[in-house]
Amino acid sequence: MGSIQSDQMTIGTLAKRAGVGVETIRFYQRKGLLHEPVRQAGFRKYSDDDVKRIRFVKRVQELGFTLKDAQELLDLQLCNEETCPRLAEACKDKIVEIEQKITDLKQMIGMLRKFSQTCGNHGPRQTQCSLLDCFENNWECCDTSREGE
Amino acid sequence: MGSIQSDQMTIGTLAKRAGVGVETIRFYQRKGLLHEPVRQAGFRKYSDDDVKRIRFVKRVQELGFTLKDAQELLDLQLCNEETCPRLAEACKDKIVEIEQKITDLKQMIGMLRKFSQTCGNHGPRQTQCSLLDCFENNWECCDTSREGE
DNA sequence: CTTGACTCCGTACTTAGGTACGGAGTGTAT
DNA sequence: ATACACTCCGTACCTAAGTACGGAGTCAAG
Repeated sequence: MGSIQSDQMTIGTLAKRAGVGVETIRFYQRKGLLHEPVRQAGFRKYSDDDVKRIRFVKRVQELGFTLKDAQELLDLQLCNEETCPRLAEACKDKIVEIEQKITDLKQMIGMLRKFSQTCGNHGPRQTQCSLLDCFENNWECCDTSREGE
Repeated sequence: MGSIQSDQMTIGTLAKRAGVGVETIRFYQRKGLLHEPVRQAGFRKYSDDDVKRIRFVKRVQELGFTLKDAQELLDLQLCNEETCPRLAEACKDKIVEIEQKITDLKQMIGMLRKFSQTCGNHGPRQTQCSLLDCFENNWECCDTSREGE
């Protein structure tokens, strides 16, 4: 059957599978996001787990978090006797943080929606809505009932 | 009413009112986020509007957008005959983008919540949940025998 | 055994988003 | 009118997150 485990790949293969550059992997290693890999005649040998790890990091990053955040999240896996309660706490903090972000983003959507309606409908006319005023008013803006000025 | 318009302030006052450093304001100006201010004996004179502008930028940034994004949003105010339809379109794109972000963040919260429960409850025990596996499974993770959501 | 692809390493460069420096001019309170 | 704070400007520096370079070693095929 499969003589070679697909579980052993070089840095180039890992890069391709994870969708990043080779240099990025070296960089992540320096940063501690990837643990020191096994070496074979000096060449780094990686496993499928590393593919997951990198993809996870990239996803987390897309969501607006830093590499440091990503690392913290990865560290949650190291949950053990000592760290567990502290990590559970950190987890909850992260949740609150994200929830706040969602609330803010929703407000922003509301504002943009109203804005694009006004903007799109009025056509040639200057819109009556100032984004800055919206913002000052806690994103509540563009009262749509002022069509005929 | 007021004899002196509070509408005229120096860069230092603006910085204080907007909660940023003086250098940041100069930087924003270079980047075009703030228009060239009126000068009085070489000194920049700013208005209340600039305070709003900067606070807006900082807020938008907190939500995970770049200065370039912030500028685009500020540009929406320049809505006129020519740009209006295009901007309304850009607005809608931004909405879709943000909605996707919210969806992702919600999934992440779900995952973190499960994780912190497992982690917190098990105490000494290693959690059964791997963040990486969660991720691979579209954030659906941990004991699937969950209480209905 | 040679060739070409791949890898090694350290170092330097890049972009975004600021911060800090330093010598000069200006405005104001005493 | 003399401190002293504030502002001017350009330049240099900083962190984050990579990206590129270049000379060397290694591996696999022909």
